[in-house]
Amino acid sequence: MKIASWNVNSLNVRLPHLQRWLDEAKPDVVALQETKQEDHKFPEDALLELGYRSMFCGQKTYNGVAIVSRLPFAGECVTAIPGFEDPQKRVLAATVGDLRIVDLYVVNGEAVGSEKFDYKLRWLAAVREWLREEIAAHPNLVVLGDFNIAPDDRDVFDPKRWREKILCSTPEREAYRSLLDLGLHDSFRLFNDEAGHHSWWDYRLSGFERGWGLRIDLVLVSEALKARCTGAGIDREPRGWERPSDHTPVFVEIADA
DNA sequence: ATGGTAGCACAGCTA
Repeated sequence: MKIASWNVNSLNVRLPHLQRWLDEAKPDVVALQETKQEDHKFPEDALLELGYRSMFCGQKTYNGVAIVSRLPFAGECVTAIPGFEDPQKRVLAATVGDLRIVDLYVVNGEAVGSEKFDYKLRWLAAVREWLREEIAAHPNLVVLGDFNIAPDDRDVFDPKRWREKILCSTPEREAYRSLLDLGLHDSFRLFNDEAGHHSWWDYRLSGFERGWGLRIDLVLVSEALKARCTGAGIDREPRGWERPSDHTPVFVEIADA
């Protein structure tokens, strides 16, 4: 099973890219973030034509998540963090085969110390408590998405410039750590410990052309799935296509049980 | 130290 995550930054604009990538990369499951469209506008039929069914939880203009899968969905789907009041559509959990998939679009946080930063930390704390339940109920858990956190300095093109800045600050990294402490592993780091692998490049200052990127799109796997992980990676290609998202797809390969 | 681009929507917010 190839399981991927991609922040498409508007599915209205990026549907052709998604279609092309599904055709070329042939993932089994893709978790999308920043679809920025209401559910009645989701391109369900266009994706069905490629053999993918969809679950989605969107809103106009901002946020929005979806899970697209070649295999049928089973079991219960979750579209909000239980017990956490939040009008923003940022989470979606579904079951595909023997895998529980949790798609997260983590709050960006704007700047360290801002109101949005406080929301980011509260949101992450609520997610952690929710994931604690999910992992207990579903040992084969994949938690993936746009984390808006670079786990450590290897994931940042210029750590000095980003030191204690948003996406890299100690409180954010500690919140991320506390998710791993539930028994989750960064699949990319099971196979690669080098610096310089990125998944997001700012549109501003031509970040992609200059190699100014961060690795903030992650695929976490539970202890049970760690043993079944056969590979993980980042597909930089779509970031070079015309009118790209600022993020590129990341993925993991999981062997059948 | 600041700014820069992209999307949505048509001013200003979010990233």
